Amino acid sequence: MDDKLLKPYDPKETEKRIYEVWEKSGFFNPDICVEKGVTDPKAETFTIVLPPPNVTGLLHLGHAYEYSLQDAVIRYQRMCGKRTLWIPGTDSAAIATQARVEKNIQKEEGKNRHNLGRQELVRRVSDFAKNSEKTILNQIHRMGGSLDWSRYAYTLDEKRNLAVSTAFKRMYDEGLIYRGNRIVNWDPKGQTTISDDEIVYEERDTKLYTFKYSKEFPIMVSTTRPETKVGDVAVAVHPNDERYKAYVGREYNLTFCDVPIRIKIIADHSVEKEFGTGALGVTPAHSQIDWEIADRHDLQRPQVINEYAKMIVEGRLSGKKTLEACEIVVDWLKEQDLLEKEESIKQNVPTSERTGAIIEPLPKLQWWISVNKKFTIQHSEITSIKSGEQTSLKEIMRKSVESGAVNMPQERFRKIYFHWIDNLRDWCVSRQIWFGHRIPVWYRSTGAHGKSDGIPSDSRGIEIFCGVEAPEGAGWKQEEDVLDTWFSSALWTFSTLGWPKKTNDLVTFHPTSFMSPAYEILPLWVSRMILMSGFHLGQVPFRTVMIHGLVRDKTGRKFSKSLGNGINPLEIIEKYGADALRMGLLVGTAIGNDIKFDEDKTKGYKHFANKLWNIARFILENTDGIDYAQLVSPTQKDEEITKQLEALVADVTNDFENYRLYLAAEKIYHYIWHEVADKIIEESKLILDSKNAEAKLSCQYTLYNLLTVLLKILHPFMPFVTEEIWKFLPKKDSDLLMVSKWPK
RNA sequence: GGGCGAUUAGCUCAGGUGGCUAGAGCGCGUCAUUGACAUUGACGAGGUCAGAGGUUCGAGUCCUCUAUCGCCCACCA
Repeated sequence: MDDKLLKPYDPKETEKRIYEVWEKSGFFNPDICVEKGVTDPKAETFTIVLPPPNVTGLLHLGHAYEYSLQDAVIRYQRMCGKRTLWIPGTDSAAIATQARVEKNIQKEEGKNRHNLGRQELVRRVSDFAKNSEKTILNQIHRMGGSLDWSRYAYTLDEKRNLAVSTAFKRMYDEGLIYRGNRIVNWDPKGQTTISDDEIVYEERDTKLYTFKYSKEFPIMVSTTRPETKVGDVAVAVHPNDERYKAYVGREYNLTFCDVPIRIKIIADHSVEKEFGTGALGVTPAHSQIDWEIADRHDLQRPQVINEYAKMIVEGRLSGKKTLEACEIVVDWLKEQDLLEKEESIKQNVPTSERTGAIIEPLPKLQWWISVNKKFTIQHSEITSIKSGEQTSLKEIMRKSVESGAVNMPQERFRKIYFHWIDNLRDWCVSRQIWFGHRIPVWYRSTGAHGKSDGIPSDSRGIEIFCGVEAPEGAGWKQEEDVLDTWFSSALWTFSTLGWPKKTNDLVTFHPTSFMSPAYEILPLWVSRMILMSGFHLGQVPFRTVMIHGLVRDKTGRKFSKSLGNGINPLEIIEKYGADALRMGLLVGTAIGNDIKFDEDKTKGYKHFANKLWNIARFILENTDGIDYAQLVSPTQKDEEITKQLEALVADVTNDFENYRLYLAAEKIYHYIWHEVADKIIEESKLILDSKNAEAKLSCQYTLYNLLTVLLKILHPFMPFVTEEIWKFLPKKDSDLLMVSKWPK
């Protein structure tokens, strides 16, 4: 009997050491498993690609939960004999990381990014990212993640860069990526475009003004932003609105607050008769909906507000900030006796998630991915999409899930997914920041260098080149913008496997098997992986996706920096051990629901680790030196125990196959504590002390078998303590528990 | 405006295809204790499963409606 077993279990002393043993064994890498003969070379594969955490700081308990879940699945599959690969990685998170570093620099040095210049800023952000990466990787190690570190990937490393440029070029060549002047969400503080998903709406009190453009104008309109009205080109009414029918088609030239404008009265179905006056002042350049109306009616789109949220018109508004301009316009309306009504209303104001600035919709020349454009898919393995068929990116996203090619078992998330797809507009992928993948496009003006063959040019006489490498020849300038961080994230399941090269890994491990992201990023990420994988490989990115919930604090609040309620998983691991943390997060938390983190619960599982430790001590003490080669006929009672155990294994296996880990973990826990410890071991004491040699031997065999099986089925949840106990077993089917065979 | 989820013991939550005499952990009460385990054991109290209707031999579970709380999407000019 090892002395170590005589003391209480100490996770602190054990966990780091065990992790090193695992890493050294090489068994996190499926190739080595095959090489060393623990896995059949022809075995089925099972792949998970880690949702890469942002290198913006520390991991929190949400990550800990996500990784516990995935590690349990991976460990189970590995023990079942599959060729199991879990790929680690991190995400540069372009905008989030840059914003973070810019804020620090502003605070500490009082400088902004333009003071530093592009090169210096990118260097600073990269340094920060490197640092953060180190911390994060250490955290993942401590949680026990059985990831193949030899395949580690970072969204901004060389291989992923190649993947990004290649993906961009292929989509550009297919006409699915285009450059277009369209209305975008402009963040005047961050000086960049942001996506719809990066907007948060805040309810604020505001005023709704009802007015006429001029004395002779026949219709009143309402607005919360009078200053934008100098950009109006039309008034839209509902086609069936009897009040205004007579005016439709008329045009008026007038001067509004010193600005000459021309207003046409048009009929459009998007206007609600019941709202306000039933007439809508159309400002195409500064409102998404108005932009679309302008599309339908072929209207002008004069821009009146610039990137700094200042007015760019002549007269009294010239150069004024929008807020100031608003007051000036209202004063002018009053002066001219054009203001009919002024009422207080609540309004949802769009603000930037990162900077808090009010979003200014502006027309900008940006890069877009067309989600509706038809193209011919050369090669498709996706159910319900045939090779050579006409399809669109949106259709790929919809059909992949609809057909079950991507299995999304949770009905409620399927609904959310489809709803999102149906309302999807073209995806703006360019960002006016510096940290990230620079768009692989170069420009030069045709005037200076004449026309080159085969290179398209736009209407303003500028040649455009898109390619993985910079073009030959002089005078080319690369696009300043970088890509939306989700562009590279969307390639993640295959860029991590070496694409665009046709690597062995890509052929062997893609499509991946399982993905388990938080519901927050279902549209943001899951759908876009399906899009990219579908277009570039004709495959789905993963076979099953299980959406999980958020970990919240004890009172149900989200963890956030501003609330200061964040918990570093390492703190919890220090106190209770990684095994306990994993159980505390997994047990009894139905997948998809939010979790309130309870430290007491975790403490309970630290006790449980010790309980198991003591059970092992008892069994090993009482089975010391027995001959396992001997044939034993079990007593009826022991037969029953074995049967019960087999039933548990079958039950737990079934739960694993259906990703009901929270049930499996709880069942094992309950069985070990309240059956094995409280009943089986208590009752065995009499037999072990008795003179009945046969019954005693049967009991010893049964207890020993019980221990080995329980260690195995608990291992995916509590890998450290089980592996440590395994070390002390005299007879086992494998030196390391992590690659032992899952019991039947 | 549209959608989703939650509502089960004092607290935090499970409850796979309807079979439940409704469970767990923590907390609480009584007792035990040099025993593998003082990180322990035994026993116990505590619930009209949010409410109302319906389907069914049978409903915590399926359907309809209502209430309260939470979240998401859209953005109304």
